[in-house]
Amino acid sequence: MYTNSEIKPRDLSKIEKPAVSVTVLIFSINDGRLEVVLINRVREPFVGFWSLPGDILPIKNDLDEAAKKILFDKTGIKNIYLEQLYTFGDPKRDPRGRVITVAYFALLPYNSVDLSKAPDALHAKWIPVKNLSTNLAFDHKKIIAYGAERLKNKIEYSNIARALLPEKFRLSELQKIHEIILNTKLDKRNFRKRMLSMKLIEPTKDFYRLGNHRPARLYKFSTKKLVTFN
Amino acid sequence: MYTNSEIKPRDLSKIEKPAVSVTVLIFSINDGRLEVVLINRVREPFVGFWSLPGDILPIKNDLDEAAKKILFDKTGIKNIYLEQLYTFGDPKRDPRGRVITVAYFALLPYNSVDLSKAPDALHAKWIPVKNLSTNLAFDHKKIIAYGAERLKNKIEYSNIARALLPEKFRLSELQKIHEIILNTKLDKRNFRKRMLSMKLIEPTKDFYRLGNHRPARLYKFSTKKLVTFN
DNA sequence: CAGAATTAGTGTACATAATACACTAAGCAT
DNA sequence: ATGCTTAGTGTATTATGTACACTAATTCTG
Repeated sequence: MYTNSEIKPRDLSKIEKPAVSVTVLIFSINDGRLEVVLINRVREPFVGFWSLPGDILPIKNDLDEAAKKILFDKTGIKNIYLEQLYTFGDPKRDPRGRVITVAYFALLPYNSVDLSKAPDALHAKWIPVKNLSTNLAFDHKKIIAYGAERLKNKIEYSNIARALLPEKFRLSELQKIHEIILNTKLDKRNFRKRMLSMKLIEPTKDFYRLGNHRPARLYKFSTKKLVTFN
Repeated sequence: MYTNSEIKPRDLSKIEKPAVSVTVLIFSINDGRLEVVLINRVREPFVGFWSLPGDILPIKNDLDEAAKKILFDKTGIKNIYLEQLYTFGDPKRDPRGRVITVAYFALLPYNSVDLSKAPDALHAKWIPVKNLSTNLAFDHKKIIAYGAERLKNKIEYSNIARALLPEKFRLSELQKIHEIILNTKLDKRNFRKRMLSMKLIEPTKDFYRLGNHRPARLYKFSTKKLVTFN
């Protein structure tokens, strides 16, 4: 019923393959704004344009591993929250030819990294998402917009904010992060009530004592794992 | 500051490329169960195993286009709801070599397709998700589990169910779909109240008159576009 | 044609969650 | 001691979610 040729495996060496890259969107909160790490390109195409850190997928690496590796190689950042975002495959997204990219999305506390010590320090920089030029390399503008949207959707119904904060933090810091990401002002009492009723955070015995005002109690997330509701 | 070689574009023809495929998860509701279209493999690897429809990404197609094309070529299905699900890239997922797959997720009303007329009719079949053998080809078991989870998360806060129903439907049908996907029993009055208050559906003037019982009013979704809350 | 069988359709009381809103507390600087 | 700054708290109202049981309209059967 089937010819012999049909049951043999398809020869993968004979098909035309696209290049595959991994792109990492690194978000943090600084100076009251959502910022993203961009790299000023020194290579064609898009020399001089800002772009997201990314690289060709190493042939033996899993996608998640590759994302971690790129993150580390370009920024020196290690051990942070990473999740797969989306795969972008417009045939025209790269002028060199067919390159599909698997985008990842990372979060970290702003002070936990020093980009000036990054391997690609001369070219890597934090840029506020709201100030982005429309002329980013490739389709990176679209990727950033997609990631910012994901963050917005996730912050209210998960403990994802833990990845943007130090171990211990003030409720006012947590609130500020929500306000920036959601781009809205929240009521202090209602915010606190909600956060505590969700049981994702708990008070510690420590206080934050800087500034000429009453010290603030420090809280921590109850778990380091990602928890999502709905 | 930079050598000439650094500013030239990287030569994409010299890198080692993984193969890229597109896999489509086609869900529907039948006989009170969530079912998925599987294809019995006639080629190595995994001859005789059930697998999701999929194929190598045609080098000139966008990912979405490729998913549509695969769907049509293997099942004859056209014009249905499709969304990108996730990209699976475990280096060992395909015994032939490195193949990463971009998985898509499709929904359609069970009666809108006749698999016996599909191009791959001899090998394509609807299989209830709960009855799946653990021995599916590749990592397809994992892909199906991931897709079922996505469906579960989406059904309560979007109008995605419209893709599983005909144009006009009974509220009892809609409720049944929710119950199957969420794997729970819902209260009829509360369900109706909620559905109507969300303003995603509206009554039509038509009734469903089959069976020895009171006719049921038919409803329709207010919009054909995907709407998601939070 | 009366009664049984079947699915459709409806309302109310209660509990929980979301919102609006303003003052007191604790520390530091002068 | 006073003023400045951020931390911290409660209550009333509204909206949303949940629990729960009977009547309505049709077909089938005897």
